[in-house]
Amino acid sequence: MIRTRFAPSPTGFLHIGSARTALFCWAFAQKNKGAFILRIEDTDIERSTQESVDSIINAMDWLGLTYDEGPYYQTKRMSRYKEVLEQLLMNDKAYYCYCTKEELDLMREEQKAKGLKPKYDRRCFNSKTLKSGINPVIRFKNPDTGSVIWHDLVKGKIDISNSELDDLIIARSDGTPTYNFCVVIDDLDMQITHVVRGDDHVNNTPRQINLFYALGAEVPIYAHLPMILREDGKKMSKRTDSVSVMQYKDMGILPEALLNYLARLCWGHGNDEVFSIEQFVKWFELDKISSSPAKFDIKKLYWVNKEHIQKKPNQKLADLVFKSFHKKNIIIDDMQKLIEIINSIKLRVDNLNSLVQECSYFYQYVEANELEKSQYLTSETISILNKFAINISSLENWSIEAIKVFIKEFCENNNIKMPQLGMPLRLKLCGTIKAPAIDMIIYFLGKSEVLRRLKV
RNA sequence: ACUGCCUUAGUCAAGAGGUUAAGACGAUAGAUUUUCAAUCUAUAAGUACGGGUUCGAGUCCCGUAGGCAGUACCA
Repeated sequence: MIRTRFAPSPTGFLHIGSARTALFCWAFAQKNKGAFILRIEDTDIERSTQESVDSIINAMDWLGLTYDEGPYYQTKRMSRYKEVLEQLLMNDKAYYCYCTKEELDLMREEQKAKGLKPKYDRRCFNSKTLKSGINPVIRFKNPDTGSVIWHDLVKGKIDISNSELDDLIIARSDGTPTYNFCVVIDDLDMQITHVVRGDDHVNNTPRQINLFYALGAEVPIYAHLPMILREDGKKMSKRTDSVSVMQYKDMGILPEALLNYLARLCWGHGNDEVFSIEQFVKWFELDKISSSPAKFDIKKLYWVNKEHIQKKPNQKLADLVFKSFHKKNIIIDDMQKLIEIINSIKLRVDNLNSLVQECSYFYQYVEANELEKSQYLTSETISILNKFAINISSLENWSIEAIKVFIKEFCENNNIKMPQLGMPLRLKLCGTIKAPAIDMIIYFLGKSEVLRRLKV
C-alpha cells in the first residue's frame, strides 16, 4: 500500500509552498487508495509551539486535505529514537563526539581559509567510550567512499559522492535526537513508501539514505518538488508576501481555487486550467511534475478563483456571504433573494470579499464620498433624480425588465442620455459609481428603499 | 569556495530528434455596453549564452552565465 506523509515543523503557520507539498502528498495517496499521514516535526523544542500546530491543522482543514493517520508528534517518540541511537552505537555505526561548538567553529573557519568545504574532520571518530565531565553529541558514521544514488521521481537520477558528506550529528549533547535522524526512524516506522517533499531537502537525502542503509532498512521512493518563488524569483518571505495559506482565505480565495492554482504550478494536464480537486486526483502523477521552480502569479490565482466562483452553486456562495454579513451584524432574512442577487452579480467578482461588497449594496446604505458627490450630484442631476423618484413611485410592474423599459423611457421623455441619469443614480443608491446594472439594483432594493435612498 | 538542482514570451506551461514552437494568465488595441466589470475580436511578446553531434536540435553532449538550495548540537 502507498503511504505518504506531510511533515511540517510547527514554527509558524502553514506556508503556501508547504500547502502545495501537502496537496501532492495527499493527492498521490488518494489516487492510489493509500494513506496520507500527518507528522509534526517538533524536535526543535525552542521554536515549536502548539499555536503553530493548531494553525497548520486549521489550514489543512480549510483546504480539505484530510489525513488518514496522525498527527504524530516526534516529541512523543523519544524513547524509540533513544533505542535506535543505542543500537547504532552498539553496532559501531555511530560514535560520541566531544568537540565543543567553539572547536567546531574554529575548525570550519580554518577549512574555509584553506578554500575547503567545511566538513567535520572526524577527530573523535575512535572515541568508543564515554568521557566524564562533558556531554557528548552522537555522530553517525557516514561511509567515506563510494556514492549515494537514488532515482528521484521528479529530478531523475541523483548521484552524490560520500566524500561530500560528513558525520552528521544525530543526537545533541542533551541527548535529544536531531531532524535528519528522526525523519529516517519515522519514515521507517510509519512505513512510508513515498517521501514527497520540497527540494530544499535534496541535500539531506543522501544522509538519510545512508542511515537507512546502516539500519538495514529499505529506502523509500523520493520525489522532490521544486520551490514556489515570488514573482521576482526570490524566495517568498513573511514580510513582503502572503505566505500563509489562511491569508488567502482572508483575501477571499476559495480553497478549491487555491488548490487548483497550486496544482498547476510544476504540474499540468494538457490545456486544462480550471478543474475540481476530484478531477485533479484522477489526473495526478508524481512523475509528471516538472523539475523547475515556478513563480507565484497572484493575478492568475484571482482568475482561477473567479472561474471557481462562477462554478460554485449559488446556494453555497450565499452561505458564505451570509456568514460574512453575520459577522458585521447584518442579518439576512430572505436567503432566496440573496441567492438571486448573487446569481446576478457573481460574474463581476473574482474573490469572495468583492462578492460580499457587491451584495452589501442591497443590505446596507453607504453614503458616497464628497469628491464623487461634487462630481456627479449637481443641481441639474439632482432635479433629474427628484423627477425620477416621483415617476418611479407610480411604477406598478416591479420586474427587472419593466424597470429597464421604464428607465429607457424616462431618459427619452426627458431628453437625457443614460449616463446622465445612471451615474448620479448609482451614487445615490450604492454610494459608488462602480456598481452593478442599475435596473437590477432598483429591482432588488425595492421601491420603498429606492425612494428612501433617493431622499437622503 | 564546494556540492547538488534548475533555465521555452512578463508569468504558468506543451514539446518523446522532423511543418511556420501549442494553450492559459497578464499586457496592448478595437467592438459592445448603463459606470466599473463581464463579454467578443485582434495584436505584440519566447527556446539564457557559446560551441559540438546530426541531413535536421527547444529536445542529445560539452562549456559559460544566472538563479535556488545545502555545507548547523535548525527543520
